[in-house]
Amino acid sequence: MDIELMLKEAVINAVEKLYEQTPDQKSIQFQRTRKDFDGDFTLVVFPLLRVSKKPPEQTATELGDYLKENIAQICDYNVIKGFLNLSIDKSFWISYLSNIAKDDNFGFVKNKENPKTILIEYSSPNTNKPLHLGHIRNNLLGYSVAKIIATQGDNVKKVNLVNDRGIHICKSMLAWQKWGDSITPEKSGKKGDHLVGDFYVKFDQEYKKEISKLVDAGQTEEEAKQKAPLIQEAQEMLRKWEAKDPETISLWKDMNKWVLDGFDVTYKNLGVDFDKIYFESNTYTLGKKLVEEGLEKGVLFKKEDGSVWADLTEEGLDQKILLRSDGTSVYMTQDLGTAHQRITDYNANESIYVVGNEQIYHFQVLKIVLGKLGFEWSENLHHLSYGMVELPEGKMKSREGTVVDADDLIEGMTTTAEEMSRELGKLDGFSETEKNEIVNTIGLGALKYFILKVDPKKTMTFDPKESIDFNGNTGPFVQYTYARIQSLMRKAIDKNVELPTDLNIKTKISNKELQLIKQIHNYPETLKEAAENLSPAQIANYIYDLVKEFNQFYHDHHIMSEEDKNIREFRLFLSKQVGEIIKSGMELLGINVPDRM
RNA sequence: GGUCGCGUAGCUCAGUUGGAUAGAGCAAUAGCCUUCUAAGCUAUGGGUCGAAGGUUCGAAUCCUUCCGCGAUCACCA
Repeated sequence: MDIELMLKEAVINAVEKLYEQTPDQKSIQFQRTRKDFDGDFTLVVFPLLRVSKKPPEQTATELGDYLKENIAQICDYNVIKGFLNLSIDKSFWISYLSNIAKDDNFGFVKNKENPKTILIEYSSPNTNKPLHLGHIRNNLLGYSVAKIIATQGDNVKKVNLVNDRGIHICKSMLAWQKWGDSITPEKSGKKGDHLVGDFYVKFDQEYKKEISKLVDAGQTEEEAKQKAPLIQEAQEMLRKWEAKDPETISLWKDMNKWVLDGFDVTYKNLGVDFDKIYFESNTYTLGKKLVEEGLEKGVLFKKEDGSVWADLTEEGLDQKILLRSDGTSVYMTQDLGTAHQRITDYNANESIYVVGNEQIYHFQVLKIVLGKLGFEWSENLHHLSYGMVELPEGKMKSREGTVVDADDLIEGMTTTAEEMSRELGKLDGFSETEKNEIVNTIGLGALKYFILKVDPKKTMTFDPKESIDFNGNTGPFVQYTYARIQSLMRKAIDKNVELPTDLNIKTKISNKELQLIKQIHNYPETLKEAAENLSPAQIANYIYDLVKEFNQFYHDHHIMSEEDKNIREFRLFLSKQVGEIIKSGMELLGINVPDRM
């Protein structure tokens, strides 16, 4: 049984025996003992004073005496103010370590009864320009959270909803028609998403020129924006697209393919993938039917001009349009439809949307409207809203060209990793293939860790200088520790040292070693909490603490050169387990670990 | 203006359901490689946890007000 559960029950028994009352669950508050005090677990006795009717110190001492007497694993205790610090026998910790080595996926929930099916949507790019730093945060979060949730024994499906239609897509298409001179990714040697992005920018430049011309000619800015010939042409193109005009559709297909092929490369380099990709061009008409049904049920209403609305004033929100007066869908309408469709496709219990925090309102409304339409699962829609990524000089602005391109960034990180590795002489003796692999692992690891270690909901600053610092709380630091451990393991094999299947529980271990085991013990709970909170950051912080502890241990202890066989085996065994957890945890962040670096 | 989020060391971030003396990294300074990878380890300095009230045995954490920053409130997506 789990040690903390056992302690909790023991305290309940103790209170019943000593004070002849049954305490409520809430008043049994255990926490891990802080490092500056002796002990492993701490019972906060304040909540129990009502039952004991005695001062904190006395209550703690009485409980401590009882527990030490009656619980075999408790070998000692001390009392500081109202805190009862309990020490668990070292033999317990050693056998704990021994046992987890037999566990294939330590910390993961296995064979869960009635596992849920959980959908997670992330990435969701527009096909008019390449991915940038903001998308990277989204993709890394989505991919990692999917893995983290899966550790709790549920089925997870990753979906991507590609926004491949609309006026913004037509802008790139129009610009290509006008100024593209039949260029293709092949002819230009450019990645398709970047090529199309260039035309999107070109459109915007030309459009602005037209606007200022019109403004100079005496029109208001509003008028000019609507009347500029380019925007009118783009709108005309959208109408043609919706009317399935063959020429427009053909161009749209070509250009979308260029972009999607480009995205595939970025996704691959980033190491993310999906179980299913939805396209808005297929789903944008969905939801209309749901809205019409809602109208019949009377949960939605129609205005005089024929537009359909949801009244959310009861929920403290405004009214929200769901169908335009001409009967066409808006963004919300199609999201109602896609939500319904994917839940049906997968027979899913929950749906998570990884979308930036600028859409909090949208998802609030989506949830409420689905509820009004009578879908019980609307309760199980979660918006994982993450904060924007800013640069040290402020927000990224495409107008000022400060947008950090995803492909450039990935390449830059790899290049930096290579330079640093070469300077440190770390790449000597590796083949070209090995070098590339190592450098890629490190560069990407630095980037991913840098982004994922921050609490998703917070706005974060991406400082390029800091992101390529490989010391301290960074991906390469964690990777380095892993590589060190693997080096130890190789050395053990070289010297024909075999690890025992069971550790000798009488081995003398140091405080640092004990701390390491306790940190290992926290892994399952960390996974659970990270899954509940949809937060890779909690895993990153956990691994960092583990790795820091390990490096201190590594510095202060001999491992292979330890003469006592029991101790040597214990230390190797401990190192191996730490390595396994580093690997497991980093994998949940989508980060690879190298055997050498 | 309404709603929501954020505010912790010079900078970037941690801080469990409210618990002990608020922690890391970077930057600065001083040490540690004839010994398992120095991308490491150790030490020093650095704080009115935005401000003021309140609840509590106990508040960075919960409540109220205020200040600052941001997002959002389209027949755009």
